[in-house]
Amino acid sequence: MKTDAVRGHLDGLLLAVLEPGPLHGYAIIAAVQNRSGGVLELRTGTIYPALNRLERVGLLSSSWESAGERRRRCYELTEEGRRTLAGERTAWDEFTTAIGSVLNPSTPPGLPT
Amino acid sequence: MKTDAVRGHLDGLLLAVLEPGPLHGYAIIAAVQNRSGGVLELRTGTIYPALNRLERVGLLSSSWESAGERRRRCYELTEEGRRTLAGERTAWDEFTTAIGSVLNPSTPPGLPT
DNA sequence: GCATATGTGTTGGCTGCCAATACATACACT
DNA sequence: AGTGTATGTATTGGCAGCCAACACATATGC
Repeated sequence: MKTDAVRGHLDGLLLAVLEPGPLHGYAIIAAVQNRSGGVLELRTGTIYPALNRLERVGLLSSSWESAGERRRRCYELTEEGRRTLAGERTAWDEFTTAIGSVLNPSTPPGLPT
Repeated sequence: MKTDAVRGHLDGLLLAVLEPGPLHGYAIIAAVQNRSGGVLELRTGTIYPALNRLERVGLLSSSWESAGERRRRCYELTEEGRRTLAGERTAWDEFTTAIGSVLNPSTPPGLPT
């Protein structure tokens, strides 16, 4: 996977992995990697600024937690975040349909062969 | 469709619309727009530099044509370009699979409910 | 002691698409 | 003759946004 691959789709990825429940930054990286089959490897320089931005605009909320002696910042979806996630999924479908139909023009249904 | 949407996938789009036969720049814009259902509207500032680059690296070849008194620069795929197009399609599939599986995690087949 | 894993965070830079701009020819209409 | 619109090629500057590199801290194993 070429670098810069997630450009323009990062917000959707972050919101999506937080849908099942709150996660902290490090776990978010792991979750994206797992759910993508190991293909998507986000860096901290990618997600931390993004998480801050998403919280600032009200799509996420965060809280500090202590696991043993370790501090973690846990992010979770707000209601607004859930709505935005739905919109991101729609946008993704439109995007893939548009690019896909240029890249692989479908044979019009009903044509022979 | 948000601006900057095709970032990272432009080369594939250009190669794909040239697959059926040679086209000139203006027609390429129209072809992408048509095949995407009107969604993708590329600008000249987007495609001309890209076409030049693709020719420079040997994926396209170009020739001036005269339609009536008008001059047009027609681009066509090279053999290398066709091979690259196949690669772009594979990369596109991997990309959409990766992002898609994060955005919409599939219930693993065979699991009860 | 040193490496490795876990954990949060910042900064600079680069890639690459786009908006704006410029210019030319052809044709229709007034 | 002038104006508008469609067709056609091309360049330049800007900037959004992701990433590499870096910095720092705690815990555990060898």
